[in-house]
Amino acid sequence: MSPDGDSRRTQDGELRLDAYLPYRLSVASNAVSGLIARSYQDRFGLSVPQWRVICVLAEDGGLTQGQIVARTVMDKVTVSRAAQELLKRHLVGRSDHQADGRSHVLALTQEGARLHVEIAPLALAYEAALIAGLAPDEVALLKRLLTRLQAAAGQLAGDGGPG
Amino acid sequence: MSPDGDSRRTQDGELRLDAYLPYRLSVASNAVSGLIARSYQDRFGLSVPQWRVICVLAEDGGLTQGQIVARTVMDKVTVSRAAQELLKRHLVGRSDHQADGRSHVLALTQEGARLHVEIAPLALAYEAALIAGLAPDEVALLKRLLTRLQAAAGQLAGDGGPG
DNA sequence: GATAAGTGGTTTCATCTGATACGACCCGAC
DNA sequence: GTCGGGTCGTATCAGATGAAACCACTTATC
Repeated sequence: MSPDGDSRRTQDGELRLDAYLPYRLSVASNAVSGLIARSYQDRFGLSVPQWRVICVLAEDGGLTQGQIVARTVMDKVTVSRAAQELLKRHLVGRSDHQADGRSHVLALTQEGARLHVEIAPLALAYEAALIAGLAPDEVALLKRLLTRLQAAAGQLAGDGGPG
Repeated sequence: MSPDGDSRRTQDGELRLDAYLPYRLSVASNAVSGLIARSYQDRFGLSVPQWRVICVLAEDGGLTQGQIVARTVMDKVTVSRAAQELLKRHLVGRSDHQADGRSHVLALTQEGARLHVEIAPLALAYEAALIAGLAPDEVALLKRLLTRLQAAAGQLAGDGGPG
């Protein structure tokens, strides 16, 4: 693989897979996600959705599944399954929602909170290792651009495409 | 969703999902990939792996499946299935490899080439729509950073993690 | 040439994913 | 109160994914 996929400039109107942004994004994301997913699976038996649920519960306190869905951009089925497994392992607890009988409030148990405290540094270490060698402003720009791309994709999905 | 997930600065050593790069990367990639996958599926009945195979065959000419695997960072099972479907639809042809009886050479048929010519502009239009509003040097930097992240992930995967 | 080890591709299987359908419940209109 | 439409969460199902086993063939070694 070329260390710099941009080096071969493409004419306007030509398509080279190596220079095609959605492809590059997908490949990079798969590499990163795969790395982290494997790590969490091996060390803690957690899937990425499970880890994300723990994460937002640690940040925000008690949340309903619907709130977790909104917060994490995951499918509600995915959240439901993650929550079930975490419940089974007693990493989160669930209490009835006082105002809505359909819903429940999920929150970390003491054990879940302990696990979060244990994992968070590892997560940050991965991030730090990934961005080692990048300037801080480059990282900031990267995050901003990712947000823009995500927003643009959402926009296009609503509109029905670029054409 | 906040339009700028960076705006709330985090202390060193704290973990906020919104500011966590692997998460942002995954969410952005899913949004973009999902958009494009749906488009190709709806308009041409092509999956992303199938489209990638067509793409590299159009770029490089005849390739074996192994070469396609190396070129596209896809699993060989994925490539195998994509190739089978494209063969069935007569978008690619396969000829025996002269020097190796186990292998075959895949190449676009005339119909496959025609389809590629038809789709490529759409692909480029999607890319253009996604990066509309970004400065060209921002896009270039983004691609370079993605490459760096991918390389770093590969490195860490080999080493066995950051710690 | 026979045997062992390696490689190109396919098949199988266990898992994950998300669309859809569903049951339970809330709320507003009548 | 009850009827209809909406929302929360779960269950079900079809399609995608990748690890591992597998077959066919090649290459190296004897």
